[in-house]
Amino acid sequence: MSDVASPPSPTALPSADTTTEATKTTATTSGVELYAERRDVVVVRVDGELWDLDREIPAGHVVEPVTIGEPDGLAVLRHSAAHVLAQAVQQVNPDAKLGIGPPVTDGFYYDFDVETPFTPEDLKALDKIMGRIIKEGQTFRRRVVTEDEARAELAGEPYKLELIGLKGSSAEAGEGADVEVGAGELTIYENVRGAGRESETVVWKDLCRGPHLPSTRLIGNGVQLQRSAAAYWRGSEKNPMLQRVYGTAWPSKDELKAYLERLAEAERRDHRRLGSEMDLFSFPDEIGSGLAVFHPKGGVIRNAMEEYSRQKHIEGGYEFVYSPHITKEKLYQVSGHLDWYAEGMYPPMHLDEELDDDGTVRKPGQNYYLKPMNCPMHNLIFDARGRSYRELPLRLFEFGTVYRYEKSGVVHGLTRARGFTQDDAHIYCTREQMKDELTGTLNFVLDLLKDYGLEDFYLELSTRDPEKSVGSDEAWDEATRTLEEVATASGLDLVPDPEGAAFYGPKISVQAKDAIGRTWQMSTIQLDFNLPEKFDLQYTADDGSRQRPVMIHRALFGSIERFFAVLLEHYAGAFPAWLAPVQVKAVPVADAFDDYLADVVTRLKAQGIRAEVDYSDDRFGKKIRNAAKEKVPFTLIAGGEDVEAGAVSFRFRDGTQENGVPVADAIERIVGAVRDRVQV
RNA sequence: GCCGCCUUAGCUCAGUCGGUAGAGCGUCUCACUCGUAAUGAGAAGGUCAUCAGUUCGAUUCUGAUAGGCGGCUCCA
Repeated sequence: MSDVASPPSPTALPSADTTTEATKTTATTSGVELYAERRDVVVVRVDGELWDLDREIPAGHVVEPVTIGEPDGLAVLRHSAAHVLAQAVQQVNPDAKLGIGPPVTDGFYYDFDVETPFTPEDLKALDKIMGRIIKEGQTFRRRVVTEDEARAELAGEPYKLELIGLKGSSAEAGEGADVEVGAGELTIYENVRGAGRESETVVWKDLCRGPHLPSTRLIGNGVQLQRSAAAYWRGSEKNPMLQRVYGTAWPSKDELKAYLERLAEAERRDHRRLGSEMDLFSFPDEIGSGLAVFHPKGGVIRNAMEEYSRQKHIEGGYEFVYSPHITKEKLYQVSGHLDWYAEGMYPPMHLDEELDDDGTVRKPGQNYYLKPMNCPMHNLIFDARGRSYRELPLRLFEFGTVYRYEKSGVVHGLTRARGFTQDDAHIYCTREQMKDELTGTLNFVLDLLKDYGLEDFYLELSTRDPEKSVGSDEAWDEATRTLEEVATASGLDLVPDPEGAAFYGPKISVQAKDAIGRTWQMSTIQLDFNLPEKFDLQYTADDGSRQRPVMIHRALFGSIERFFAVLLEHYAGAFPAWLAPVQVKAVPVADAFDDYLADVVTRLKAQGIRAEVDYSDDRFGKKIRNAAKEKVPFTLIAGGEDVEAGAVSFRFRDGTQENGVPVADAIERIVGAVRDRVQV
């Protein structure tokens, strides 16, 4: 209890603490006996595996207590909540067939096959029934069954039967299925009312590997159903759709409240909401789904983002190129994109076809595609003339706008659009240069992300999917190994993403945490031996031989639109001064001071500051309110006192003020904040 | 693409058990205006997403389409 202030979290619990709590059993016992004094212990970890508290533990095992507040305990709480939900559903509708019901981040879900989907009213009713089950303090009772017994008992549950058939290969069963059937013995959990009393009754049961809380009562403090939605059985669109009910569950009411507040905060920051409130961008129906227009204020932000990036890329040794938005089909046949991603591309335009009067084709014409990727174009630039080893690494950069025909259900504001601009670069280098170049690129990327105000990163290494890739094992192995070495050397955490790579090469992606703790995939760096092969790219080496370059694909923002959205949500609209659409709003105390402030604004503009005077006929208080709502970083105020002193007064976004600052000092301060890209 | 829900003024939303509609904010006009988040009055603004059907009559009921939202699948 040395650090009572810090909340329990996986990283805050030093392993030393856990081991000191571990006990080795010397006789048959149970978690209930071992931790009779510890009301916060809900399950035990026996030789690393979670067990129910009342399960008999033979001698010779290492046992640790697991509390409801730590990650394993929370998962058990949420899984038990999922059971109560399923029990409630089958109480209302005995014909509902059970899918799976695992814990997920912050909550749980359970999938059901029901005739009619759940309505919001259904969820309210289910919440009530769950409340009753919870209050009864039902017990979860574990029972080991043979496969035949399980089949007999669950004869009415086709999905559970399917899972039994897949036992031992839970990876195949689909995400979350391992909470129902594990690799070991099959178990059924019964929900018992009045356990231990003569009147005890089994009111519900489910195939489940457990473990569960000792009593449903422990769920009661912080459970809430959230929404229902459809989900494919076992995650495949070839399978039937089940109805999924999502809920959240916490050990206490306060934690539930804090979680709901986090959701509300995320909603307030939603870039789609802020985008229209702050007049930054919109998605006119007339243009089409997933195609944004940027309004002047959004344009200012975007321009500042791009301009800084451009400057940094020039300093970083990149050369700027431009390429068209459409191209003949052949290019994407050569690159292989049409083989892999034709579904995600806008359908082709068939051009230049000529017909005779009778309708027969005189000239066949050809297909043009809107470009979904820039790399083939950059390869053509590389290949426009003979290349020497002296030119390498050759770094080609483009703000390249691409179009992808995203499925209608996935389009989401600026974060998943159908037209977007990549800050895309392709680096051509020798095999010897590859590692240094990757290291340099990763550092470049991280430094630049930090300049935009993101600070907390980890890396993900996406490796080959044998089903969806081209190229030799040797090339993939070398590429993957190199990326891993570079990623490890960065010192950042590296999380594996098996089979997550694109068809042509493995990738490192940079994941960034935003101001409210959400992670976003930002930059990607991909190593590619395959496209240079397909395009037959070559350079002349110092010995006169022809060699194949290696290609590095990297995008830093990924998509400018998406990065814009992430920053907008990260800052909740209150951008640092260098990005803010209006950096200074000058508010006269009365219109007699308009001219005085107009002069200050002129001087600011001369220094490149985006400043304006509020000439509206609103009263002073209203003008302050408007400036605050616009989230302008600097509100400059002038009244009689300021004019007399040749000064202005600052009002900052947090409401604090600094009065009587000499005009020259005020200007210097603002210019400095913009130049140094600091948040104010 | 699949499942469900939604679409009323520029924005946020009321409302009509079928008889063509309201508020707040914003916009415009007028008056007011001296110190840190809302001065007052007035005005304009809507074929109630679109197209069909039912009906004497549809914004309201039914269907289709488009767009949005929440998930699932997908994401070079």
